[in-house]
Amino acid sequence: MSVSLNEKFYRVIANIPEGRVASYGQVALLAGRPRAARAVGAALRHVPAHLELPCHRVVFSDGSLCKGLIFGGPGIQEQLLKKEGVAFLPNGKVNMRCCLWESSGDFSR
DNA sequence: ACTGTGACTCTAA
DNA sequence: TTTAGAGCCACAG
Repeated sequence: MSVSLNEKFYRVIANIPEGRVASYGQVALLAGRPRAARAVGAALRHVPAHLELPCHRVVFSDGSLCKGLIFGGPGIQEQLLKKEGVAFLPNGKVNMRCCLWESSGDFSR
């Protein structure tokens, strides 16, 4: 099956469990392109809202969130993550230590 | 085929 | 610790 990497990124993100977060690099890695973190972000930017894609569970490798260029507005992503049980640090970043998604699936194909 | 753009990541200072 | 620069990949025009 030949699908655009872009679509593959969507699949990976769609598989992120609730209360868990993944970095862009993580998504790219699972998609088979460990260096395509930027492509992931660029792709998400074009994601239609009707796909139910949990893009709010995708954060930077350091646990920080996007600067406000998200679906509804600034702070929305943080609110959603907190609501799902994601632990946040006092500095406003996600606790990657405990909430980083440990995927063991095969999204590379 | 080439260039520009982007919600990225890493290393160095 | 924070800031700056370079590298990376996919997509659209």
